Amino acid sequence: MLRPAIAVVGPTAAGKSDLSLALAKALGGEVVNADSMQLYRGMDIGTAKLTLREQAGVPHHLLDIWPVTRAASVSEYQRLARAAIADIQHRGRTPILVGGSGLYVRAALDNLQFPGTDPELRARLERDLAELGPAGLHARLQAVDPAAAAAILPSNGRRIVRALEVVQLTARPFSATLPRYEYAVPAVQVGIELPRPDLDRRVTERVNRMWQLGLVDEVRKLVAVGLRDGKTASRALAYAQVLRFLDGEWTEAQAAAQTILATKRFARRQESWFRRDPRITWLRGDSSGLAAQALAAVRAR
RNA sequence: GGUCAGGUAGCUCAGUCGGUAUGAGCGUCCGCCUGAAAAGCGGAAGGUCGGCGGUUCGACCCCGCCCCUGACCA
Repeated sequence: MLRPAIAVVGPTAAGKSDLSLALAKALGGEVVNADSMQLYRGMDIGTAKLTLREQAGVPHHLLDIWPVTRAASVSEYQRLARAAIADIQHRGRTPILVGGSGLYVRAALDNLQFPGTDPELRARLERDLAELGPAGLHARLQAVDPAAAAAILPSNGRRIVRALEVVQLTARPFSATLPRYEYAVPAVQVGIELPRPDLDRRVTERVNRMWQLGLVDEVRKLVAVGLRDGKTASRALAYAQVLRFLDGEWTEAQAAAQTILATKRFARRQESWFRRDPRITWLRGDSSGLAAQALAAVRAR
């Protein structure tokens, strides 16, 4: 019988990686990355990716699989993550999904089905967006898919474009609300939480450490292999800010300060994303028995 | 000690020719999120307008004194 998957979720810098290693060792597990930016090759320091050494012999999957020039795709990730999870399970081991990208976690575990995409159609719609503005496109959406239009704010150009793309591609309405929380892949989710001030301190420390470890050099190397052309990677936290420093728009100190700010903001968004999921068992990240508590939560299932 | 500038939301600052502050950006809090998601979008809370007096029907805005900050002069 296959072992259910375990997921370790929560905001950035809360200690997900450490907990995942402890769980992997205790359960004979293998880690599957659910961090959208750690998918990218060469984005190491700025994503706080574990080094091979830090992985301590625990197999890790879905790290370094995409070049920075490639735009991310949740759908593609879903395929890969499910395959990795199934493979681990069939080898009699426990998959441990770890990451702070909420949509990616749900794509891996839940009943999400992504309608297709069409680069040309997308490009055309994006041109229209630039021309007409989000409100203009929203009016169009209103005509072809009133339900989606009602659920998507007229100011959110990005979602309007995707909704129109799906409607035109599939001739069916775009479901603009997330589906129920239903596992497609049986799983137990453990969330790590910390009081805001503590989390903020950890974020600050982490970002400062990134700079000490040579983040700026890492970004320079990635620029050489096309980081600026990467639709997703160039917008990653820390990377985007360092690029602005390299462009002379910000001083290095400003870039660091902005990275800290943006990362805190991101952590809030992660919290509000994961908070909604009633299936998550929340554990305090600063309790000494965190790993033991997590194991207990997992075994209770 | 003197002159000038300034003291308005947690921060940086608009503004009011006297009529209950449409305040802005950032921060904070909250929410949304189906192929870029470390992205994208929205909502809310927050001010006795430095203090005390005075003028006025009415003062954040005018007058006086005081306190604080900065620059300059001695």
